[in-house]
Amino acid sequence: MQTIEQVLESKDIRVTAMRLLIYKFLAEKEVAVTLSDIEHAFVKADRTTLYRTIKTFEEKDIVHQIDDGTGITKYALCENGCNCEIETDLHLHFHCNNCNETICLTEHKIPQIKVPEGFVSENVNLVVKGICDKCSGQ
Amino acid sequence: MQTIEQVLESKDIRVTAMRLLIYKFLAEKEVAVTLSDIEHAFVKADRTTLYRTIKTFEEKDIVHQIDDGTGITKYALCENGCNCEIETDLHLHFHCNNCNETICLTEHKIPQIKVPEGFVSENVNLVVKGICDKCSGQ
DNA sequence: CAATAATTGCACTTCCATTGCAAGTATTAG
DNA sequence: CTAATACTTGCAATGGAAGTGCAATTATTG
Repeated sequence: MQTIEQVLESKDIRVTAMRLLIYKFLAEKEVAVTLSDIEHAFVKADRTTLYRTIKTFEEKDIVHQIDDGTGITKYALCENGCNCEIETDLHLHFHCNNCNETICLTEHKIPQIKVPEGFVSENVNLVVKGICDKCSGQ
Repeated sequence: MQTIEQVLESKDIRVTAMRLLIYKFLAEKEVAVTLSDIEHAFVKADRTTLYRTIKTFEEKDIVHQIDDGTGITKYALCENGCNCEIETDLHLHFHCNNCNETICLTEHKIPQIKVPEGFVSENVNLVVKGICDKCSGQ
């Protein structure tokens, strides 16, 4: 098990207090978060810093962006099984219409999608919407 | 073949000049359009009117909204084969990374997606990104 | 320790989506 | 036909999210 410091360093990201905190925040959340989620969690920090931290994480492939159709970009840590830098490794996301949370279903790979003649598929975004286990259960 | 007037009336939408024009515009376009596309096509009309017209069309199920991941909502007429009011009728959308256009692949139905135990799937949004036939071909 | 590079915070800006209100236009009842 | 009512349109303004420039601070390297 690597420390967060090691993870960051291995990706050429300088270790700062801010980045450690944000990484930890993302790691603790099991759902994808918006920028304003992070903002609310770190009221002392500046919006821009949070924004740029996430962007850095994204560039260095330790976070991936999720477009769940709510219109607001969400982010989640790339971990165990998520190799989102590889175009062909695509997992799907589930958005709960009840609690409004979005989670990565990392084990669920997206089936091969056929596109018409002349079209070249480079990337697939698949979001399933419905009721999540927590909300449907009881 | 119904006239546009008949289409609108059958959906309980009052026929106005504005609505006929916007419907015609959407019908002529074979790609999904953004609000500002419409805005540029109808510079004389007010943004709000265009916005509300599209929203009315959407409510009455003659237009469906597409979230292609560009961050800007696009709209397309529901026609021949698109029954988007029925949750189970889901076609996919193709977004071209080159020309930035998004089209409905109405004939291409989304395969059944399995979700984990406890999750209830109500809706699926699938956007394939890549190069469209016009851009890839010649 | 000095020079350099990266990070953070502040102040803006832009863009899209959305709403309130007033004016105009169409529809319906009397 | 006219008055009352409902719907539509345009204007103005708001809010939220994303993104950028610049200065100040902090870290890194020689």
